[in-house]
Amino acid sequence: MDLKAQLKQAVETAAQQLGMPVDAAIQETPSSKPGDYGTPAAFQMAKAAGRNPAEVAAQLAAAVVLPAGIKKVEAVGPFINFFLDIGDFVRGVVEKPFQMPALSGKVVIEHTSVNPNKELHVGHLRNVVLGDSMARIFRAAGHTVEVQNYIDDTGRQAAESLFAIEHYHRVWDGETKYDQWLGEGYVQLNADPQKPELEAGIMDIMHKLEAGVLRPLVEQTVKAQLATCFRLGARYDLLNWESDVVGSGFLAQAMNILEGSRYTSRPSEGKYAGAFIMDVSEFMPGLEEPNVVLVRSGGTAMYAAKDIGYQFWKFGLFEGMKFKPFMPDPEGREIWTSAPDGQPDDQKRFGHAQEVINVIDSRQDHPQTVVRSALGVAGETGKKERSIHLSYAFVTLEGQTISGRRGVVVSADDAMDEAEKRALAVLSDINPELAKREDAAEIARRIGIGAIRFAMLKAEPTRKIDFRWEQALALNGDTAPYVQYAAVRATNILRRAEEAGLKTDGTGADWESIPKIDLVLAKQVAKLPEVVAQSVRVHSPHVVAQYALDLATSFNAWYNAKDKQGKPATNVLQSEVGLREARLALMVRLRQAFEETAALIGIEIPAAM
RNA sequence: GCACUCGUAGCUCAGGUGGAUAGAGCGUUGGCCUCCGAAGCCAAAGGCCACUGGUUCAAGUCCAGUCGAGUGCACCA
Repeated sequence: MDLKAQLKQAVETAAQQLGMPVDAAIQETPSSKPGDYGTPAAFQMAKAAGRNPAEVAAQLAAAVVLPAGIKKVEAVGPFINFFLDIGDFVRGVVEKPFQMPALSGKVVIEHTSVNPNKELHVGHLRNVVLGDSMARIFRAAGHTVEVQNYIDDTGRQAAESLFAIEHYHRVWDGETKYDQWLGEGYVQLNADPQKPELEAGIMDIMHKLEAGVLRPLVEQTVKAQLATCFRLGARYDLLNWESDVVGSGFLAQAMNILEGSRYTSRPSEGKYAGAFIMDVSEFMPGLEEPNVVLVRSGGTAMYAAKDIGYQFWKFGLFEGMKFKPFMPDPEGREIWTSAPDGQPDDQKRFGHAQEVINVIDSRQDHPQTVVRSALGVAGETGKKERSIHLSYAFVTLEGQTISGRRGVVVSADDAMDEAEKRALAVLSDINPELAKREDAAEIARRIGIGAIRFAMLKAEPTRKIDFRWEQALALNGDTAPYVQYAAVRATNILRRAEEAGLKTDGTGADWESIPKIDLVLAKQVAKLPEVVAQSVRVHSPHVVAQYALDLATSFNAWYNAKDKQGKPATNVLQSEVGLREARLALMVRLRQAFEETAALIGIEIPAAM
């Protein structure tokens, strides 16, 4: 049990003994107040007992039994505050491994899911980075995670790009990135005044796509798009193709399940006569029109019905899709794909999620709520609650709406190129020696990609992002390089210590000599597991990004601290023997915290900066 | 019209289950490299937390309403 939980219990036990039971909240004290942790529990107790809060607080402070690691307790007005034993606490932080929240269960996270007709643009970056970071965080929290990427291979966009190849007799030079080359045809077609007359040809391609005969071309596009995602650091377990979802009969199976619900019907008269409809008013209150059409009166299915079937499958409500290996990812792990010629999933390896997270633009809020409601209609209320839409606001580019059709975009690859270029330029400017090293390009890559990822997830997903070069690729302030720089500084201290032959594993440490200023840093390090737990709870990585900044800020402030004479107060290597060893051990722990925190949001720490 | 999301410093944003004097970054101004790297640190200035009312010992946080911004509301995909 962690310290806060122990404090909570200690306070509640004491309150119970005083005859004023309470649910005590333990919080960190503001930095200007005495103590490390405190509770306002006396407010509630005093209220219930009709007494003065300060008196109750004094009485409570006298009654509470201090857990190990707490040195003293003090009533401060109506609050009671606890004081940590500094040496004990720092030693505990250094010696105990992180206790990540012990969650379990399989989580399916779907992200990326871009149309296979064009290269990714900067707007797509947000989706990929959000989804990939969630996958990393959920894994760290103990969940089994399966990352799925939906390939809409029967859509109109894919058809138009492929149509453009034959219509304009386009030939790929084998060098241009394939998805980018394909997208050029798409833009050309949509700028073509003759386009309305080409409808028959486009429809022909759509039929061929549905029949699966153009799949090799789409696969080539998907591979080119995945190269961009890999470069960003994203990884996948499974690609699900729309043609396979349709071909596996999910639609019929889902409609079978819904058929039995009291919320669905086939009206014989009125405006929905002959259609199969679902009343979602109980799940989506306040709608003007409570009914959603699933199957048209002509017998054809609506798009929403297909989405519902797919979501049902993710939760394991039925089987039917076949799978085979697709390609290895950069680490050599196999990515699987749905395929008509694949093997049935006898081991129930894919899907069967306890929780499903779909990373989708907030413009899909309404349809996603319908999909979620369908689980309620099917009587699966538990699964409905664990059907999460990670909804994020769209990205604009320098204030302009991004339009793939018109082609006025910056591609994701261009953004990454530019980010790495800027990082290298800064490197050459402020650290010319480093820029000459062999790994300079790798350092610039980590900084550039880190900067982009961080810019995409430091704010809440509901915030609109305007992608501006100056902001997204900034290398100081609230950025990944700020965090990376702090981590590199910690590494440098450790490198120097090793050169001097000093022990960094805590041997020879005098924990009692640690001053209060180091405690602040150690407390920050100790927060990581709580941060992970909160990120999982709110389904957003921005919590982790903000924590990474806090950690770096705490360390930088500590690193630069001066004593009253204006001399450095925390120089590790020049600290007294004993304190020096304790601080070196703390640096090892801090460095590890930086690595782990950054890894949660897909950011790598460079070897040097 | 209805639904959803949002409104915190000049700009961009943080502010777990309501608690102590609302915090960062950018920008502005002024300091800090004979001592582990200045992509850093310290300080100053800048706030009726959109507005009104309510609940509470306690509201940026919860509730209702108003105003403002964005998005979505087809037997389309």
